[in-house]
Amino acid sequence: MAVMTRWLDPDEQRTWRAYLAASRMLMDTLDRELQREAGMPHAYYEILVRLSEAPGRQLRMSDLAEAAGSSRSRLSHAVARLEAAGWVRREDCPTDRRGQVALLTDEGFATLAAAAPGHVEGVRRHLFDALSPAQVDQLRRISETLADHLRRS
Amino acid sequence: MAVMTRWLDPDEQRTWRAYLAASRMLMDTLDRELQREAGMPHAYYEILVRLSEAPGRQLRMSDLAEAAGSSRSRLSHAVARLEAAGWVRREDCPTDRRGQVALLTDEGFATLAAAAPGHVEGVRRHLFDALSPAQVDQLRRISETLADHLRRS
DNA sequence: GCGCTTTGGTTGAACGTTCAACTATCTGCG
DNA sequence: CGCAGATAGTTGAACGTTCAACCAAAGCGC
Repeated sequence: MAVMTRWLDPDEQRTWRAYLAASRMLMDTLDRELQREAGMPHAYYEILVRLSEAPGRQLRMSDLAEAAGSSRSRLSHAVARLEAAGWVRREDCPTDRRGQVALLTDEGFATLAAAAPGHVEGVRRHLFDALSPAQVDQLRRISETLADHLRRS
Repeated sequence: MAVMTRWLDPDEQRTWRAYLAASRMLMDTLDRELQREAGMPHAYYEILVRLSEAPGRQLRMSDLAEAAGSSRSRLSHAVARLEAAGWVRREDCPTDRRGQVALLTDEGFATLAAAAPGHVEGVRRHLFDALSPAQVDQLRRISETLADHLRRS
């Protein structure tokens, strides 16, 4: 028997479309700014951030993929480019001969340090400046709930 | 003189990262589902939706780009593919000889109708089911505020 | 009506992502 | 030990997006 589709009511429809439009515009804007000012897309910036926060500024490829919310394949390609740019280096993992360790070079760190203020300013201007403190709090709870929900599914 | 960067405080940091993770996972999931079940990415689905809602199921390329939140170039490429799939047709605009009108074919409409229930179910499962009614309301207000803010900047 | 700018749209190259296939190593189990 | 999976990571092709360059038609000022 056919299962009835649970269509969106007008309010949900409106919510969904507003969410789509807002998150698309936000990401497009930040991506463009980062590309212009730092010469890399947001996904690459995030890889550098995660590496910079790791002990010894290095992470196993899998852990880095996990941290940056990326697929293994995507990360492989991305690190190949970051390596070509001189921002990341790859080394063999000493404890697992299948493994690779990605590590942030000094040059990569410097590039990140140079890009960070502009990017943070963008996040603030385009996101936080538009919202009240209460809304920021709501957005945090909603996002955490959602991230949890999606991870478990 | 150097302007001080307005860094994110720990709460903002947490909000931003949760938002990033949640929206990335949500979009990745919906995109993958749509690709699997309907053979098209979410951006293409949205183009078909906008066309299906337009009078006569047709829109000028520019208006369609605006409606679908896409660049002109992206839309050109996308419509070329959608046309090759037989879901959209392009015609010359009668009132402006520079212009093109994209129109949804019957086949495109049928494909959309077939894909819609599954996609809507996905949006419900992955987004709305995780949130309380109050949170849905908050998300709508936040998104509308944000979309407004971004459009004006 | 004649140039100038603007608008509508396309194109190709470079880039980033996805997907499936593949290699190599590791782990568990009989 | 020996072998069947599982895990780590890479690769290439196909695809979608971006960016800048481009053409054609429209609007505008004179």
